[in-house]
Amino acid sequence: MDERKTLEQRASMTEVERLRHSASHVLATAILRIWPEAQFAAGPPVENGFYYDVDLAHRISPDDFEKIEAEMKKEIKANHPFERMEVSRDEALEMGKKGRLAALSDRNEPSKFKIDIIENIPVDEKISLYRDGDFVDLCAGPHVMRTGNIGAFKLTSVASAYYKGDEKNPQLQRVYGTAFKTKKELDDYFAMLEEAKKRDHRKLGKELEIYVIDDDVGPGLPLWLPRGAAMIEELEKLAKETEFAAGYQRVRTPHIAREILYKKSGHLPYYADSMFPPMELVTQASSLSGQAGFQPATAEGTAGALMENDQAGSLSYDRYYLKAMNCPHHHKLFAAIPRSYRDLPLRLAEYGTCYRYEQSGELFGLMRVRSMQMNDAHIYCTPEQFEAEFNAVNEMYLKYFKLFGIEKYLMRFSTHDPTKLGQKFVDEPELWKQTEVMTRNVLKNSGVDYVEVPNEAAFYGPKIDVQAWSAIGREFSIATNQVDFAQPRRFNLVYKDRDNTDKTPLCIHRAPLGTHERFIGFLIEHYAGNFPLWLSPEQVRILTIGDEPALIDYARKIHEELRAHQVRAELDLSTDKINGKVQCAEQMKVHTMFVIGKRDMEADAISVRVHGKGNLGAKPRAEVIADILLSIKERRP
RNA sequence: GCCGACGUAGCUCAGCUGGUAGAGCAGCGGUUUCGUAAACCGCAGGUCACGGGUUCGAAUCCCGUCGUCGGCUCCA
Repeated sequence: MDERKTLEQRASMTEVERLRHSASHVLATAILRIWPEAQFAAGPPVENGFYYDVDLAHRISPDDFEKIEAEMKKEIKANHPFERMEVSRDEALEMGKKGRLAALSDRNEPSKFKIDIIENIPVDEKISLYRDGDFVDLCAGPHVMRTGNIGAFKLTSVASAYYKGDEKNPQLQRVYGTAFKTKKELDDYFAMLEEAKKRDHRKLGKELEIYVIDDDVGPGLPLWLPRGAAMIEELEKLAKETEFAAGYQRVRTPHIAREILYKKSGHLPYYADSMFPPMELVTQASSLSGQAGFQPATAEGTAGALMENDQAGSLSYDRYYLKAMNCPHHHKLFAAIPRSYRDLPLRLAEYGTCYRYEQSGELFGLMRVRSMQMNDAHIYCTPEQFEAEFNAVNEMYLKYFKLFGIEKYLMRFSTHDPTKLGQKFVDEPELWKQTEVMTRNVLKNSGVDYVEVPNEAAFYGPKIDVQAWSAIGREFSIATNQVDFAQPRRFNLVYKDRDNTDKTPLCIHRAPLGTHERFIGFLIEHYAGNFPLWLSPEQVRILTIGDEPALIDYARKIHEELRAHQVRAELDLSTDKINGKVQCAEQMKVHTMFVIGKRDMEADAISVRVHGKGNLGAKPRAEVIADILLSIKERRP
């Protein structure tokens, strides 16, 4: 039990929330009519509906919904009033013992979850029951006046949930439903869900041939098809241009590293669970040949046994991890060369590939994966430079958001909790204070929307996470910007300052475009697959009408001209009718179609059709191509 | 990871209570020569996720494994 809803929050429940909360009582009533032994836990309204958690030997399946809904309709038709009753704690417990809470009558088994809930209600708070018809439930309300006020409802799914969200508690069945005041609103809601399904990046990702996830390659390990890879190339080009202009230098680092690196960085053992298990390597020094041979040791037992031999001097043993983050590698690059204050700020950028062993149940399309390429960079700077650097990063974010037309976003500024210094957060009270003040100033001065979240900083410093919402309302944490004053010290990173002393730099971790995986997943939903020209996997498709040789030559010439300018153009010379070719290109959401017939050839023109805009008519060839090139160059929306 | 549902051709899906698979699209081969969202004919395509079991017989029933999806934060 974390926080209970306050009475004020309850009082401010909207009408639709009351209605849904009432619907959950009716749901419980219906379940009891069918399975009188059901034990109920919590049944609140939620964002898009309501649920009730129930403990029941029968496994409720969607096949049962019709039966349950029929019982619910009877209760609604009966139009029972919701009556509120205030009772003493003892009275409530007494009823609970008789199984009368969340029940239609007294029962043999006590209402165990309700009794537990009563015992957790603060002593100074009143206890109330609600009755509608035979059903009585422990409930603080509020409700609608009568069951008949519940307009249109539908059960939507059943899932499991731990009691109080704690995996040590028993699992309950959570029956979900939604309810609205009118049938029309309910229908609109389901229509909206249907629309959202069409934009789902997993569906579009497959249809538009952007990526696949293959069982044999592994869960959470997306493979990028040429169309997806083209988009990635564009994003990288954008990042490289932007970062070059902002004074970043590019570096490259391997995908694996020895265990010691992550021990130094402090990521092990805290992050071990979210890293792939290490590769064990055993080096055998052969005294005969004097050469070393490798043999992988897979089982822990083998490694252990070999380590004993190691002490005899003939074997040595090591572990390599797939990298889960790039920072330790970049810190090593900082350390590789003696640094002067004149070198700072030093900005090292890399689209680094990282691997994280996310729990199987957490994997989700491109949003939650196990291999990812991060738009990563680390900025090493002096405390004096920090504010300007952090601000520049922030401005880079805003520039990207503008380019992609991302309007709904929120910056979450996570700070430390001073009482947890030395435990959850590194024990540097002054540095925390300083960097948080500086970060807050940057946010305030830039005028962006942000919320401050105490106690959620990284262990090494305050951070900003950017949440954005795709067009279907799915929330994405797409970017991150973190301050780090701990790792540079752990790695003994120093620069020689003006006064000839060694000082430790601050480090800013930043990834404005997040990872390719999540960012492209976001863009697919954001644009519904209708990407701007510069980002489109297939920018232009040339469709010929007829196949006379002169016409084919003309189409080929245009195709070559586009390709010579690095435009992703394809040529459709198939024998389909023009309607068929247009349909095919439209379905793949090809940005621009050049429809070429005899008329165009004779006028040295191109008939242009743009996805979503239809036929724009014929224009001179040179003009059309110049416009395409300019649109790509300017990254027009 | 846990609970539940699901897994049939490249894709979308059909296949009733067990009698060893079917459509449309895509693909391939022809025919068609066409002006902005699907021309016509034919062919080919499947160890019904994988592994066990029950049965005379399994896509179908049972068990296990893998994978996908929905949940697991919002407490009366």
